[in-house]
Amino acid sequence: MLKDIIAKLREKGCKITPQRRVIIQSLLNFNKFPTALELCNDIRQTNPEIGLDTIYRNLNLLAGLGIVNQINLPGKDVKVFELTLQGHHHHLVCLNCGEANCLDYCPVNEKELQKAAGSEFQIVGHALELYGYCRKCRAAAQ
Amino acid sequence: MLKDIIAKLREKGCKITPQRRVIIQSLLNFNKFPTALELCNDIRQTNPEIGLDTIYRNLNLLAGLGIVNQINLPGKDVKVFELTLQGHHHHLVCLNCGEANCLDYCPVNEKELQKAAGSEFQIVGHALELYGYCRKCRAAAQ
DNA sequence: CTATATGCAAATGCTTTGCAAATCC
DNA sequence: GGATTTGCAAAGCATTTGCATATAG
Repeated sequence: MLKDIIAKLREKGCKITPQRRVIIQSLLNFNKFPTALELCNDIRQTNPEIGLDTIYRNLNLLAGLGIVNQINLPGKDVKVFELTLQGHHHHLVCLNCGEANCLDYCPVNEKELQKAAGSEFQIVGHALELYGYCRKCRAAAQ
Repeated sequence: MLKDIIAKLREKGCKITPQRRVIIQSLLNFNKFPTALELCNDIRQTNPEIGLDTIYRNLNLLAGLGIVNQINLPGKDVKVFELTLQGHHHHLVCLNCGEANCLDYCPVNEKELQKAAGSEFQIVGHALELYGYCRKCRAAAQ
């Protein structure tokens, strides 16, 4: 995984710095979609001198190459980042804690939608977010 | 329309100020989803002394009452606001200019999705955004 | 050796907040 | 008249940028 991403970066003429390695490794390790700051805090446990701006610069670089996705959660004004290793999928977003999980199921038929949208607008993709409550938050609210 | 919203505000114990009236009226007039700043500029043509902070405060108030929706467009980091007069619908978002239009069609079956999501997560709603290119932007790119 | 990347600090841009004066009811 | 709302100015916060130094290849 790390190798593949490094290879892609090299292919694009980017230099492979230790910071890049740890950023990608940390993204791979996270079991949720982190914000830039969460990523930074995680990385600083082993690399205390990394700059938050370096994280941002590299997340933007990776986003430009299509290696990470930026998702904005409703209400929150921070972006969270996910690696785009998996194929097309959607997100279950908890309205209480804001955490997002993947749902590997897509009920959307773009051909059918294109018909509904008419010829004025050309559909090239879509995002479906499911809102609700995760087990933890339901238990807390009980 | 204006009347209905004013009535709802009154019902909640909110005072009806001239600023509130013009904010709602301006939202009603817009033929796209404005940002807080666009709304402010529009209103200042007739009410030059209104403060941008008043706009924000009232948009947040209206959002809390469910009278407006906040939508974040992908890539952009500003929020746009829409009145929730219409029923459930989705958005056609142009990846070039960022404008959003409504699509009064919903292919999403929440029962079916709930089955796919399993019992851990309780779905209460969803948002579907269709990405693509509007006529204008397709013509410009040609 | 040279272009690219990093860290620092400062800047940016959107949004929120504290406060005194104004105003709705 | 009393609570709410406004406008102003300042603060907040996530993110970006300029620049000198360090570093990958």
